[in-house]
Amino acid sequence: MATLKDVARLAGVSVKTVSNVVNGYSFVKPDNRRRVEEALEATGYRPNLGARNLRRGRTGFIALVLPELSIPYFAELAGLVIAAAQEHEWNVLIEQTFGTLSGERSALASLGPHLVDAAILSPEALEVEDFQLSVPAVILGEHAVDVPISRVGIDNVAASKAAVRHLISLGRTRIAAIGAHPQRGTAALRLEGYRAALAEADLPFVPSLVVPALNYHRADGAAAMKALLDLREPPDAVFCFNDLLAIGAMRAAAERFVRVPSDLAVVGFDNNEESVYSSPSLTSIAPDKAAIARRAVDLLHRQVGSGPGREDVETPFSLQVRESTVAR
Amino acid sequence: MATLKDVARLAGVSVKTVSNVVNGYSFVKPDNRRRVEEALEATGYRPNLGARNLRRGRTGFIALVLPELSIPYFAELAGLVIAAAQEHEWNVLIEQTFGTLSGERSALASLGPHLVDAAILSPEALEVEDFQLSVPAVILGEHAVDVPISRVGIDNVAASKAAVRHLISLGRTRIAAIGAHPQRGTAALRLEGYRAALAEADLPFVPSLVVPALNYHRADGAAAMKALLDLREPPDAVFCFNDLLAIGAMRAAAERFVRVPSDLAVVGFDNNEESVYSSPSLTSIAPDKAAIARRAVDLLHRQVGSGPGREDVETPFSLQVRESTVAR
DNA sequence: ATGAAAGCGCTAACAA
DNA sequence: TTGTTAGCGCTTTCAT
Repeated sequence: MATLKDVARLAGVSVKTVSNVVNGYSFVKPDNRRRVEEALEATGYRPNLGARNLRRGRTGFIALVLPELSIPYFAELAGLVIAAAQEHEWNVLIEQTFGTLSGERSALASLGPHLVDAAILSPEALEVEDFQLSVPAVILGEHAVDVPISRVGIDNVAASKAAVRHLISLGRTRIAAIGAHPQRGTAALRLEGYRAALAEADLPFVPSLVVPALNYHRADGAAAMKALLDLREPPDAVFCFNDLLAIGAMRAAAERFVRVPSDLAVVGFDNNEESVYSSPSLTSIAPDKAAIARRAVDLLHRQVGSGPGREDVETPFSLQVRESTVAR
Repeated sequence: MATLKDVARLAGVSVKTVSNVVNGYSFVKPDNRRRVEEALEATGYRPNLGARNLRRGRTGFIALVLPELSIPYFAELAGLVIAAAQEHEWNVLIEQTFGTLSGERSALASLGPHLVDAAILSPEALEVEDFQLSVPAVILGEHAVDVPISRVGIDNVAASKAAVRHLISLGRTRIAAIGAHPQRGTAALRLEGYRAALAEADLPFVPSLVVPALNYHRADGAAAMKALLDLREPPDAVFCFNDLLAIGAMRAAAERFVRVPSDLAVVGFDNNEESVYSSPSLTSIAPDKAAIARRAVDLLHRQVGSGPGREDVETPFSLQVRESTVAR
């Protein structure tokens, strides 16, 4: 692999001149510039990023810390973050935590300033004392504990309220919720929105209709739904805290011959691509994922260099109404 | 951030000794070791990976080049590759190509030996002359053109044959195929398996029952299925070259009130998690993705240092029979 | 406008 | 066993 020195020797100039050309600096004598460019071409020179970054004191990477890529929401988000990072010449390093405290801690621990310039976090279990980051960071979605770190995401309370209001507008009165979780900040907020919408419509809050979920996978949604259907008075609607839970819930309903939406209306959260093609298709809260990714990366880019500084960005969402609440 | 020198000064030893301790080399006098370890602890020293790798001539990264993370198969695979890479102290850099030739070319171009130690590729459009890689690489799945690069994947012909044989064993005789593609190597092989299974059962090969798909998204499967249902003699079964196409096909069938599996049996390929929870659940070829990820990473690890060398690894697969072919 | 040389933090010869 | 030192490839003063 050709180095700057090789190119310099071939062009008959100093490394400085070559470096100037490569980086588009200052004025290089046209004659030298031409010679250098020819040498660059001839050697197929490619800068050694490691060396450059060592010198510049930056790494050229940002970390994206998330539970798992096999969860569609995070996979879609990761794709968008990679695209957004590219615009700032950043490469993205993905770390999976599997939503465990130890996984999240070890991901954070590996985030030395030597490895990444900044980090995007989707924590689920971290505690306040864990947030001693050595690089600028931004949290996606809310977190249970209040930490002095920037945040990008939608208004979870408002979004959940919109989802439940929609169910109420359909005339449903026994509306269940799946996905309560003691640790997760977003779960608490979504529950809050759920309760607010019920209160607003003078519907009673029935604790037995709120089912917790330790994980937010399809299997958890199915299990929760089965429990709800076993109730003496089963719900006529259910608000699931993510689409995966909703997909699982619909599956469980189908297995019990409960019809969606006539017997049971279902709303999800995340608007996964999968939900557009399920049968029935799933009504869901659709956060603007592209906006989340772009704003998070931009925010980080601004923060690198200018020090920490907390900033909260609210991104838009919409309610996508589909067959799981309104038959076609 | 503390450097080796800082630690050395604090411990009253040379950087070499500290380096030795950090890297677990040779014998360090117990007394010194203790002092160094205390200093390490006190300073919170973390090695600068960039500098270390610059010196060692490696980068600590491998690239994973794939079409897009929003495709569940690649998202699941990426998660497994990240996990496997961790065992070799590799970080994974994901590059999305969106399946285009230009996207794949620019991804390869950015793969200087300075950036990554090796690469895992899932190419779809690359041509033979593009494979002038400067680092060890392995291709996941087959590729249309024959290149001297290692390969890890299942036997696509055998897998497709198994899928179609299953449909034949159900008594289906007009079996369609969705996903033919002029460029993709895997598409050609899956088509080959499809034809072989038909021939084996003395079923005619009907060209109009083979529908191409430019992309392998759900929408493409739906469009293809609609075309098939418009045929004068529609199929009684369909083999889709991936699960996404199959999900789209089932959706299109449902919209036309065609019942799965009674009117139409459907088989997919990839065994996405999504397919277990769809209604009806989807019969699918299940490649052992964890094995693919692990073998690919291991192979690369062996190849780094020992030079190129081509090696083909065949990983196992199975057929998961579900409701889309056998009603419960 | 260009060259010489220092140095980013680390590892590895080579000495001691 | 430990210290000294060169150098990985690059950028950047500081001269010229």
